[in-house]
Amino acid sequence: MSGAQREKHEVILDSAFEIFGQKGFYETKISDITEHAGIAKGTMYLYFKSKEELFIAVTKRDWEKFLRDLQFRIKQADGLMPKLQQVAEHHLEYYYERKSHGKLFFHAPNNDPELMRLMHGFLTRYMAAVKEVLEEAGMPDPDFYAKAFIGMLDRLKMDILFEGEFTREELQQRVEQTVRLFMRGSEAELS
Amino acid sequence: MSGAQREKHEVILDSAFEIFGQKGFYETKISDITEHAGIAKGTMYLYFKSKEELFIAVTKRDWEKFLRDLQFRIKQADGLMPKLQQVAEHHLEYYYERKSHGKLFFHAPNNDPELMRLMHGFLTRYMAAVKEVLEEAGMPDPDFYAKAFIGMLDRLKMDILFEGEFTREELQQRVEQTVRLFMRGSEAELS
Amino acid sequence: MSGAQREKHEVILDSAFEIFGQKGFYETKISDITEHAGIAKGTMYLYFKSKEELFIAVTKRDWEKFLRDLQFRIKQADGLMPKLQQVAEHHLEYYYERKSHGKLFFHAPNNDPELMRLMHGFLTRYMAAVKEVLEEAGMPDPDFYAKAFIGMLDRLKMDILFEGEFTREELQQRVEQTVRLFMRGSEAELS
Amino acid sequence: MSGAQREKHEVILDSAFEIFGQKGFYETKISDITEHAGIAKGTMYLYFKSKEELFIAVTKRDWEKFLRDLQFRIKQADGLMPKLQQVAEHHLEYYYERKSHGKLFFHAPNNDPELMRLMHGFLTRYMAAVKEVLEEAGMPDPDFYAKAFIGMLDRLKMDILFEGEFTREELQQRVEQTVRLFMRGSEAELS
DNA sequence: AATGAATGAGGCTTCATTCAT
DNA sequence: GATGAATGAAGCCTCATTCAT
Repeated sequence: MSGAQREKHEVILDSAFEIFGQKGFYETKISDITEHAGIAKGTMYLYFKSKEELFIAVTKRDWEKFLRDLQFRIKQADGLMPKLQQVAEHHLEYYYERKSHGKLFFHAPNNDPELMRLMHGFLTRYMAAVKEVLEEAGMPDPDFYAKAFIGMLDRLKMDILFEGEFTREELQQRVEQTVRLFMRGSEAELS
Repeated sequence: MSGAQREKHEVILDSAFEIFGQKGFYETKISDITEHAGIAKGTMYLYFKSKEELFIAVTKRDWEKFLRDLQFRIKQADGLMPKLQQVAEHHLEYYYERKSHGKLFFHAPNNDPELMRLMHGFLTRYMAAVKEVLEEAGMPDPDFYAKAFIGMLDRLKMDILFEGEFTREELQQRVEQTVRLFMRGSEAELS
Repeated sequence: MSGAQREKHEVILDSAFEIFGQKGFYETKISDITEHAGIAKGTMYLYFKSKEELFIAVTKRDWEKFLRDLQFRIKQADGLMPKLQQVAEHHLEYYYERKSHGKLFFHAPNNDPELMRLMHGFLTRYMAAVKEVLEEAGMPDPDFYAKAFIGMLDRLKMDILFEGEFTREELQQRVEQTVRLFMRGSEAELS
Repeated sequence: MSGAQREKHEVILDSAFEIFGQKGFYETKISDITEHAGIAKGTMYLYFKSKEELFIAVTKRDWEKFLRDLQFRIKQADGLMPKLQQVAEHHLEYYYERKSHGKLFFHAPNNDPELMRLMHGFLTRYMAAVKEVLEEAGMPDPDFYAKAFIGMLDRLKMDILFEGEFTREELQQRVEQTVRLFMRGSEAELS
């Protein structure tokens, strides 16, 4: 693939990311994407076999970056708590930056086995990365704890995606609260 | 609405719940639903204005029941931990019973403002119910804690929906783990 | 299928016969057919699964009638020569009546195995019917002679299909010439 | 046109003959042909104005050769029967060599007046050549007899094109049978 | 001359919705 | 109320052709 082609490949992916993110898979027309990219409808089919495949490519690229950045952040930090803080920050910032792409996460094509496999693979790799952090710290049942931690973060993403007025400061506060809750619990009196 | 009518109304909702749950909104045809219900396609339009409205009605009925049952369970239990246990159990059992309806939760129609409002309202009511439990126990920042708790549960639902071999015993174990984590944290050495 | 439906089924077949016959499979649009039939485009798909299937149905109906009429004519006639005359007349009249449907015979969809099987079956049945006539008369190698006879007729159909000014009288003359040639040869001096 | 150009012109025609022959006009893509020829898609348009024109050129080249070879064979032979034998042999061998190119003869582009004129011209020239042979032998109504003779041959080609196991020996046998039938008739008892 | 990326018109098919019975 | 045949808008995708390099 030549330089120019690679570029167009990226242009299409960028455009698809944008439009799929705003409208979701089913409500997006190929022509929406190509018009936004400033190319002809047929051109998309030179780079991707179908609408489904384009969606998969968009998802893949986004997730790969997510995992790559996550690994980098985890490596940078030292100690359990700083590492968890990095995970939390990364998770929430990821959605923060994609505030206007909420549909990407909720409206994927159904019944597409390749996409299903892909998604499952990414979730597994994400969990494995967190689990490793917990294992290193000698935590028991790291599988369960990794899921719970990610779960908390994932619920909080909803506020970010759907509340317009979320600030970076609030985001930082959530990160700290989440890590603290995860480490020490809600500190409620047992009753 | 006469008795017979009410019944047909329910029959359609049952059928729609079934099919939407299996295929998601976009991949479901009206004819799938009406055939499964044993009625003619046109009949559906006597009871619901459109496919979207039917989906909304299905969602509404399911959520209302979810919240009603939740309230009942919370009222039955006494004390913070038993109440949280009820919440956790209810959340996970709900998905456990809907194992084969995963698509219902992931493939709603896009860009339908009414559905968006509805979903937001249900999530808010769910959170409010949990928040109330935490407030009663004098927990600070109950808003955040409620979200985190629900988040943990919601992540765990994924295992239930997508892992075929999940048993009720494992479910119970998750409930207890989650509540303990929430109350006391992961008890990791601070590092 | 109700009476009205059967009728529409026939209306579509008639229209398809007309248009396919004039333009051939590939140059015919579904909308050509449905407009000519005075129905909506989608209606065709209530009666036939695809353009290919419609073409096959048209072909089938036409050939079945051809073979049915052939059998009837053969049965009516008595003796080898009268029977052969009936065959020749039937063959040429068939094309005479379809003067304006030449494309039907030349532009079927490629690579459609079902159509291929169908066509082969019809040709075989046609040949078998002629062969039977020859066998009854005690002719040796009836297989070869049946093919040769049909071949002569089939070549003559070209004149009918593509020469505008062909009359019924000429047709009758061809019938007689063909049968005579077939029976007695060209009577050329052997050289 | 330089030597190299002439060569590429031929390469394209060869490739087109191959692919059109296998798939027919409509199911053949320009890219099928150019890929098979090892050239770029655009290159074809340097030598031929359109897909239709390429098809016409392929047909023309093939028919011209057919008629040239026919004339040569007829000239070589002496006497009516030997000449007819040459015609029959040529006709059947032509298709025998094109066993795998059946689609060429059945799926030409519709509605192309130039092709129609061309085909008609070739058929006329073919018939004229045979007619001349018959006229020389003093046969009456040579027009009709020429058509009938070609018709018999043309029907027999079907066996060659569609029966996989046809041998050269069988071909020779058919040639002789056909000529004998044509000369002396089926020798059936008149009934 | 040769290339092959880009174009965009056009066709098949689907399916939510309507409405005459 | 119930039916289901009919509608037709809409979208995915193909592929002959062009043209800048």
